[in-house]
Amino acid sequence: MVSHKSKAEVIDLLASHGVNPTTQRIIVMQTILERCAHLSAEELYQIIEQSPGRRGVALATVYNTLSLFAEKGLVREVIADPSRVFYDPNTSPHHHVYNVTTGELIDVDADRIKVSGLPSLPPGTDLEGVDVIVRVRSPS
Amino acid sequence: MVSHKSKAEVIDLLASHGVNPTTQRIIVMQTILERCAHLSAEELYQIIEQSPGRRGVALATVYNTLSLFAEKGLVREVIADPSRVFYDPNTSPHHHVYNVTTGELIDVDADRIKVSGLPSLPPGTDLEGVDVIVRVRSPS
DNA sequence: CTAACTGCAAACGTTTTGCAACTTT
DNA sequence: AAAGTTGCAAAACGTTTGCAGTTAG
Repeated sequence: MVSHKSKAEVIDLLASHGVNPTTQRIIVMQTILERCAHLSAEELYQIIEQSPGRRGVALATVYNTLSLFAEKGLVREVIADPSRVFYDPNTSPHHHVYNVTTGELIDVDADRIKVSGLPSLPPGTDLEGVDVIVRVRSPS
Repeated sequence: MVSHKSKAEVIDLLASHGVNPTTQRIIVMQTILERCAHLSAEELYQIIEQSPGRRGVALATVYNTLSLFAEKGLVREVIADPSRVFYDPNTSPHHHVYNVTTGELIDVDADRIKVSGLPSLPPGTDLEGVDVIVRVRSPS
């Protein structure tokens, strides 16, 4: 499912989620879809900066744009490492394997992992999601 | 299971995990055990600073000490919020409910939640743990 | 023309680090 | 004395913010 979407498709995708498709937002979305990986804002910024024809997106704009995408459901924030937030273009329900030694993050389909016996939610709260992170270590 | 351990018990606990029981480490461990809650290093520092008879632990020492405790298995790091790490004195297997609105973190016994169908680990890696975080939101 | 968006730099909060001083044996 | 530990201040890190300037409908 490596999406190699055209610019027009990216514009539609943004628009369909209520996001005004500006030049910079299109660049950010195209880049994260192409890589189809778990990238931090900083990493994504570096990639964009080195892509010919895509320069001219400020680091702050990358942060703001990814944050907006997450809010609008276009990407998912993955909180696995205290030092950085990963952004995941895969928005279907799934979980992660995180290698604490290498920083590598791998998707696991949600229908592979079953979570049962969830507690009743605290009164007055709505469920936002269930994150499962399998932490592994590469022995040194 | 609210542990109100004596100083001698805390010293034994540290020593049994290979941690040299210095004055500051004893204070940090006593404080986190007493509160028996999920505290960030900063919060723990504030509490220690305001406890009579326990002043004199620098913020950097609190960070370093908690990090050491986590490494030695005396506390658990909980990564639920990108902006801060929580430290949990409950080291038995369990999971968490995290209220993204209030920042409140609640323990859930591991035997209540069942996780099945875990993927086989990537070659050359050892399992470190499985974290389940149920994210809830308080509607505004 | 106007509203929305971006770039930049500066601010922010958390965490780490360098190093001299201080314990403890 | 030697080894380990601490406090402090400063640095580092990822991230957010304020605002002037730009872009797009």
